[in-house]
Parts: sequence; C-alpha cells; structure tokens
Amino acid sequence: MNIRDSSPPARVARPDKPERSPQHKGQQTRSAILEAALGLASHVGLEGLSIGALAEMTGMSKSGVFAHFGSREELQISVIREYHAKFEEEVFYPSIRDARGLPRLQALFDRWVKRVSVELDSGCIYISGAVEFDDRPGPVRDALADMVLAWHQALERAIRLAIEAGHLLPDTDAGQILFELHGLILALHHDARFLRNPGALDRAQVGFLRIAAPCLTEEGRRCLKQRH
Amino acid sequence: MNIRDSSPPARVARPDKPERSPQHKGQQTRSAILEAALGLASHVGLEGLSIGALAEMTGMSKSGVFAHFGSREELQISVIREYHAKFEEEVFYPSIRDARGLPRLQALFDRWVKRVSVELDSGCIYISGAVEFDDRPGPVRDALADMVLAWHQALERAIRLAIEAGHLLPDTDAGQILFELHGLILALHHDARFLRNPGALDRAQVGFLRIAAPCLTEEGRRCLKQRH
DNA sequence: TTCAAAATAGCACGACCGTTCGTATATTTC
DNA sequence: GAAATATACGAACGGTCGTGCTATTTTGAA
Repeated sequence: MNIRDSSPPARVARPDKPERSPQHKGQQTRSAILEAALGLASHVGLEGLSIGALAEMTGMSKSGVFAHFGSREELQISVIREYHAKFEEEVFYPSIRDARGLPRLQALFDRWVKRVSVELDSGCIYISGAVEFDDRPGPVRDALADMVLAWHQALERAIRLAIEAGHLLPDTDAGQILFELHGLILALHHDARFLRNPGALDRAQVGFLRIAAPCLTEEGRRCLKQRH
Repeated sequence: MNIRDSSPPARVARPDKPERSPQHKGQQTRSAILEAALGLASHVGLEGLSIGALAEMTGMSKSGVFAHFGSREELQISVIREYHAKFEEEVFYPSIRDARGLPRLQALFDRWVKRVSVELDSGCIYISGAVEFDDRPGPVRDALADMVLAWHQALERAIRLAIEAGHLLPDTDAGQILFELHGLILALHHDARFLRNPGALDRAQVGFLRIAAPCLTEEGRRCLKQRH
C-alpha cells in the first residue's frame, strides 16, 4: 500500500533499472548529497538550495554534485521525492497500523503534528514549497503539488473510512474536515516556527477535538474517550 | 486608532522630518518604487526581490533605485511596512466601523479572506514572509513578526469584544479561536493559490461558522442569523 | 537667474550562481 | 591482471546579485 497509486520511483536522469548491487557507489553518494540537501532545504527552502553550498557540505566539488542530477531543477525534484519518502515512512506507514476510523485518523494527525512542529530543525518542505512555488509554474511545482495532493487524498480517505466505520456522522463533509485539519497544521507551523510560540502544539491538538466534536457519533465519542 | 500602538513611520535611512511639501519628488518616486516592489514581492517573495528587476520595472537605474533605501534589507522592511499600511486600510479600518462583537469579527474575517484569496495577483506577504524568514533571524524577520503580531492582537481584541458583548460564551478561549481562524486563512491561501482549488473560499467561510458555533450565545446566534 | 542640494545615472567591484568541458581517478566487469 | 566505465575534479564561462564610488542631471527656493 502506498500513499499514491502512481508511478514507481522512475528516475528521470538515470533511467537504468535499479539492480541491487552494481555501480552502487554512485547511488550511495547521491543519497548522501540528497540527505544534506534535505537538511539545507528545510532551512532555506527549495529556492535557497544551491549546488555550491551542497558541495561544501558534502566535501565534494560543485561539478561532482551537479553530475548526480544534471540540473538544479532535477535536484529540487529529487529533494521533494526524498522528502515525500521520509514523510510516508514517518507519518503514513506507522499510522495505518491503527484500526481504521478515528484511531487511524488521529494517529495520522498526531504524527503530522509532530513532523511539523517537533522536528528540531526540519521545516516542512510541503508547506514552504507551496508558498515558494504558488506563482512559479513548472516541473518543480508540479512534482510538489503531486505529492501534496497524494497526501491530502490519503487523509481524506482516512476521514471517509471513519465515516464508514460509524465514528463520524454519515453527512460529514470529508473535504471540509480535511481543509480545517490542514489549517490547524499550517497555523501550527506558522506559530511554532515563525512566531516561536510554544503553546501552538496544544492549540493544534485542541483544534482537532473541536473540529471532530460536532461530527462524532456515539461510537466515535467512545472511541476518543478510550484514548484519554 | 491604529492596529499597533508603536512607533511612527521612523524612516531609518532618511531621518529628516517628513515636512509636507519640500523635496516631494523623492518621496514620490520612492512610493512608485515601493508599489512596484509590493507587486513583485507578491509574486516572488521578499527574498526574490531584486533591485535590478525593480529598476527595470520603474525605468530607472539600479543605483537610482538603490539610493532610496540604502540597502536591500531596508528595502524589504519598507515593503513590509507598505504592505502593512495597505492591509490596515483594506481590512482593518473598514471593519471597525461595524458594531463591536460578532459583526465586527465577521467583517474582519471576511475582508481578510478576500485579501488572501480574491486579490488576483497579490499573494499575502505576511504568509509568504513567515515561511521565508522562519529560520532567518534579523531585522527583516523582526519587522515582519511585529506586523503579524500586531494584526493578531487586533483580531484577538475583536474576539474578546465579542465575548464582552455577550455574543460568545464567557469561557471562550480567544487565543484558540484566533489560532483556528488563522488556520482557515492559511489553508485558504494554500488551496487557492498553490493548488488552484476554487472551492477553498467556501470552505473558509463554512469553517468560520463551524468554529464560532460551539461558542455562540443565543444573542450571538441571532446576530449571525441577521446577516443570513 | 542663480545656486546649493537632492535625485539619478554610469561604471566597476567582488561574490556567488548554474552550467559546461576536458581530464584524471576509482570502481566494476571481463 | 587489463579493459571499460562510472565517478569526481578543476577551471572557466556568462550572468545576476548587492553595493560603493563619481559624475551628471533635476529640483526647489533665494
């Protein structure tokens, strides 16, 4: 099961099939670069990514770094994909082991909250990227939008499952719930990272309950109580 | 009455008192530059602002533009102040003519929504700036944070007035309401500008009612009905 | 009309950017 | 081992950036 139904990794710059062992040195340093890039982009944004800075961080030459991606755009897209994979691994996969319905939805939200606020240095690339590229069409924006949409769809699916499971009222507007939950995350990101307001985390948690409250069935209410 | 209690314009680069008429040519072109800068920053962000691009837009030389601000940072700060003034004029001032309480609060929110979504080209500098500068301490971040905080305080004041007016329940947590309303705006900005989802505007309006609903007194409910 | 001051232009600088190219070094395959 | 190929380097290019100088023009008032 994957967040998105779409294509496998599908490296653009390296169309060779990713056989296990051969030429693994390249992939190895490529991963190292990508990890550094992820950290850098978390601070300065995707637009702030510079090949020179990356070269210095990894102790390589600029051209050495460059060769792994072929262009700055491809580097940015690779970073987005890398972030997506990490996000999947830290937020999505652990949560779908919870029972479908409210427990799973709350697990997804909680891990999302942690990812956005707690992570000491890493700002959310989905959020910063959305702001950076909302007026900049092109392949980077498209890649970013694909990932964000996939995540939103996964969340909306979880909300609908909560309806089907009888935890939320049948007339609940899943898209509206998603919109408001997303708003909580964005407000959290804003208040915690920009304003450095430590109370934001609680505000987001309280917000979740306030959003869910008017849609809860009795079984849903019991479901939330259990988690005290 | 002003959103913020703090300092008058207080030009840093031009400490001369702003007497009415003399040397008005400078201020005039300065305003023209600032207006162009505001439009540019709305598209490419405060970090994307470049003096060269500004010079080309205004038909001036780079050094001519530069001389008006003395540094890029001062230019960015001036743009922030200019945006703040425009924001005040379009959102705050017209709304405080509504009756204090829910009507004023809703007016503030509605104009805020319009400002963020409808404005054809102008993205919100408060929002994009917060993302750009959340990891970049310095005078620009401080100026931006000051403006945002002032606006938040003005909104929280409006919420508290709605409590005092008996429109919202006395135990309403004004800070929490502010947090959630802010979330709606951020989600709107994200969905409308980045994802180009036209339904986001309605979602924000519905969200307002859903956030207010559990806090309403009977008088508050009547207050909302009136506006059908 | 004259003149000082303000406003703008012109030019150059150093720094960094992404990118290209030729070449040397590792690494893998045979 | 050698041959083949993947990987990395170093230097250089054209460009844009912010900024500092020095002229030149424009402005507003005496």
